[in-house]
Amino acid sequence: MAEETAPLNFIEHIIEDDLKEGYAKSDLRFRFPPEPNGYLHIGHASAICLNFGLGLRYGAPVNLRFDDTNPAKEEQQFVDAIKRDIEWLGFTWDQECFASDYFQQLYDWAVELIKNDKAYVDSQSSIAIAEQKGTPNEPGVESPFRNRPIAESLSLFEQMKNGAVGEGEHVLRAKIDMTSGNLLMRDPVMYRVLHKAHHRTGTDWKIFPMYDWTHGESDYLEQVSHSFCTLEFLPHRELYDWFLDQVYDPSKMRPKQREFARRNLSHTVVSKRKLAKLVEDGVVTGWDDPRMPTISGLRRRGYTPDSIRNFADSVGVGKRENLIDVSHLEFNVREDLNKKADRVMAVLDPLKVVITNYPEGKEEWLEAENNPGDDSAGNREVPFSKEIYIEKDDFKEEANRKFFRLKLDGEVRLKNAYIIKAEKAIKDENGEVVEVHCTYDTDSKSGSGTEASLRKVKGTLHWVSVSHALPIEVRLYDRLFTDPAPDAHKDKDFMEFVNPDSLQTITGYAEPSLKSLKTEDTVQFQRLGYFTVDRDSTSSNKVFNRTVALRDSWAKIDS
RNA sequence: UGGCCCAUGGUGUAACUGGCAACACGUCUGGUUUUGGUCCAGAAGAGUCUAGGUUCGAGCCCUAGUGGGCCAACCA
Repeated sequence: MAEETAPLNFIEHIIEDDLKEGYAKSDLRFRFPPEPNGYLHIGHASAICLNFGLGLRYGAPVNLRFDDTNPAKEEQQFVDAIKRDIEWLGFTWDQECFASDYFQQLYDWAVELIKNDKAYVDSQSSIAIAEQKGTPNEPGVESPFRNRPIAESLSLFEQMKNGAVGEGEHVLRAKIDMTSGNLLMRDPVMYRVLHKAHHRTGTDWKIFPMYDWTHGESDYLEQVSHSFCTLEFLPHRELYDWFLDQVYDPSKMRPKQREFARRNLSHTVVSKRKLAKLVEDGVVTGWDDPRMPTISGLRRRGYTPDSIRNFADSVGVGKRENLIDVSHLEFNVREDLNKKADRVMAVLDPLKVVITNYPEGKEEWLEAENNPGDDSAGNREVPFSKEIYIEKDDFKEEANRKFFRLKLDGEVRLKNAYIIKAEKAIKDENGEVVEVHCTYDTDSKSGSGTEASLRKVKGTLHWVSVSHALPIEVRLYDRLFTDPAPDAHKDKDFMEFVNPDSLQTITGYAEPSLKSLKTEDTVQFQRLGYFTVDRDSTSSNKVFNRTVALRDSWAKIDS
């Protein structure tokens, strides 16, 4: 019977309603239509997950269509990067399409429109056209060329196409209604002349169709059933439908545009212009800097495809303004990595501990579980010896009861190893503790069955053997912006909110097993967070990006 | 000062054609734990922007107001 189904979002309701009203499931087709003018970012990821998610849910094909109608901005390298990023997210598209594939069809249709007196060539400057457009409150005025003979428009349009016309001299406009309350309906430009090489059509075309004249017709040509876009395109819907009216064959599927609210992430900017500024000003090292909200940046940071997809799904879609706190994203990253990442030990702020009753020169290789939640992850061995490093803040000469870590005269377990007791703190001339002398309980070895004779210790510390330690470079990242909505301030520039401490590079020590990790491998450094091997690593110098810190509830105890 | 869209706990979304406001994150508490993470159990937190109206009954419908967003690129 009726199984328990997850509640539908409003986009799914639209589709369900259409299904009830006669759409066949086999009629469904969606599309993701990026313009290849930059790198995909977390905002695109939402749209990708939405469209491809619908495809998965309804068993419908999803096209990847490049909206490449502006040769001034678009490049092949972006086409390649976009494809790589979508694939990395784990989605498979049906057809790979380009708006530029439809240039001829679009042109033929445009000629039809001129013949039907639905379009005309305007020979005014863009400034004049803009002035005649009117305002939301005042109607526009008609162009003096609006009623020029059809034959004249036809011939001019052909000259535009043939390259006989310079940029800006003429445009093709749809003949709709200069008094419409919707500014977009006031004789919108359909074609402009651009003498620039297009990354796919080269110099074949000198005229390029505008977005509105391209998008709906592309949807129609591909027989896309539902064309989902963000809310700012809502006023375009009327035009989308008008253009479709001009070419629509009732025996075919008629696509519909529907709009959803774009999802904004706190402490993040996403506009291409602003991201470019961060790169240009050297705030970040590039488009794939681990602090960037680009897909490539997130990947390098160590975010997994699953975490991004789960995030997008769990956040849902709506129609209202929103600002999603990054903690939602970080939750999804931790949730995924918690299952997948092996637990290993590293010390980032070392304090030397000498175990005075441990034999000089002795070493033991102790068994360690890779992932306590996943038996299949197996075990490994970590070396133990007389001198080890622990975190500096894991030792205090004296501390209150809430401090579960090492203090003088107190006991603590070394993860995977023995229980030790702090006997003496060695200080330098400034009174700074530089070394701690401890004794260990020989009967407390992990997994030996003789643990502690049932003696419980509250704390467990991670550690690294000094003589076996692998030096590592670690990059700790914080939010790039100090303000939740850096670009929402009318009086301030978003650059004023750049967090000067968004990157901290430190060196530390890790257990030797990490030597074999490869780029993009992620591990959990016990208590410190999830860390991913950066592609900057060399064989002698491992570099880790902190993907995300652990949820930590004891930080306040320290202060 | 025109038109259109939107308004539900701190955040993001639910609530099928009106029927005791749900889920996730976050927060807090307790338990387990060889890390205070994970896991488990539980709690607090909105009466749905405001004012009217329709109705036995309104977050859902109507009206007005308030607040926010979008719209005047030969960008997408």
